[in-house]
Amino acid sequence: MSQLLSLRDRKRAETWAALHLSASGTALDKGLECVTVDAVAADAGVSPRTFFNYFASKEDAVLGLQEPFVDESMLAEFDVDGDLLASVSHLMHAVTRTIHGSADEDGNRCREVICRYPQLMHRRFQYIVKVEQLVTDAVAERLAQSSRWATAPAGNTVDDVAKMLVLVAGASLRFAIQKTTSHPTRESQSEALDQGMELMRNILKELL
Amino acid sequence: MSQLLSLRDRKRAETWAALHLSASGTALDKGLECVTVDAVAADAGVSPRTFFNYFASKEDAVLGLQEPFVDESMLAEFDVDGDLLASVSHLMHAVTRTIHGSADEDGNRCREVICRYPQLMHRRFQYIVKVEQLVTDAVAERLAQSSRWATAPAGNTVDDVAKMLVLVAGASLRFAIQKTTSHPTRESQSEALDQGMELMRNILKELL
DNA sequence: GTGTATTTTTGCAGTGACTGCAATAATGGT
DNA sequence: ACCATTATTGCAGTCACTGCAAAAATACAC
Repeated sequence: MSQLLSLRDRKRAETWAALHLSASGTALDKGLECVTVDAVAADAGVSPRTFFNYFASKEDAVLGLQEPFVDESMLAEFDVDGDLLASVSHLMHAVTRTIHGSADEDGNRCREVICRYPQLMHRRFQYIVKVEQLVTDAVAERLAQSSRWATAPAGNTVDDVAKMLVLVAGASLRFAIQKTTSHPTRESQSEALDQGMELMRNILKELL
Repeated sequence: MSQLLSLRDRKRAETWAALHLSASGTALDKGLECVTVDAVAADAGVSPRTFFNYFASKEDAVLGLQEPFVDESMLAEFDVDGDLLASVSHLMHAVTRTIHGSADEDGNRCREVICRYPQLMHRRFQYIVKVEQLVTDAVAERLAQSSRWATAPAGNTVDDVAKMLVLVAGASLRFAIQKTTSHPTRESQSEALDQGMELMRNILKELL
């Protein structure tokens, strides 16, 4: 039983990785303008048409983006009555990591590419928005069951609260992303996330 | 002296408006898939090639996006020692309004289009990021001159503080945008902004 | 006005992303 | 070995977008 995955799934994963590696590698070695669908497909040993069975766009291949999802295990450490901001922020971070094939080395490679070609950051933020939506739903569900948050302040719904919570917590995630991608060989993203969280707290304590 | 603008500039503004109107109008009337560069250009009475003298992309024409800028008059009401979050949030809102030709009617039209075609939201958020950068620079400059903020907490720079401030304040802007575009015929955006600000405060007071 | 410099428009020809479709091949299950 | 399902491929086509150089429009000085 050496096969946790079927032949099909294994091949699929291989092809995916080959395309992503070729795309990101070519971007770093020869420049983003040399990354064409035809070239990448040829490099990965598949037909150009097949490329689009794996990625919706050229950029997605370079960044190795996958559909984000929220997992049971991520929700496990989510505590409505504890440090909510931190909980939400870490949940977002966890979900964010699902959109990469993201071995750590691959994550660094992607950050380098984004640093060299900031246009790509847009696509990344696009995905953050998707993550926000996913997390917002999950958070709203938890809040609704909480005694403290089941009723929202003023004329707002629980969904509003969840949305806002995610947006605020998202600030520290964006902060971390911007920091780590502007200095690609810097500390890890989760460290930057905590640093951002700390900074946010300091500022907000001063302001409220 | 009926000409505040030269002939050239007037014609330019007219062509810009014609292209934008045609693009957004066609999107609403016949669907976004019918909005092609050729059709829009023909409708506005210019050559297809000229289209790209005015807009970098089809989406930009539909949304009527222009390069954002931060104006002296916007900075006038910015008070470093007052309600910083509100100040920053309003500054961002002001800058955001510069990216539309944005007569109010036009703003509503755009919101409708985005509501029908959520893919376009991405482009809008892309611009919000640009706005964030502009505002961050402006805010950082002001902070540096302030006695209270000139020295940042912990191992952070003034730029970090400005960045985080903009990201947090930006949360209420994003909140407002998402609210007003999901219910296009709702209250004005600045009302939604204030509501978001209020909600954020309530939540944060509870959390800190 | 006339002439000249500058800006804008335009046509052309090309590249490359992306799509739908229908045929073919590969895989999974029986 | 057979069939159902799914993946790959080629083809033909649409359309966004670009660089370049010619032509037209506008501004400006005289």
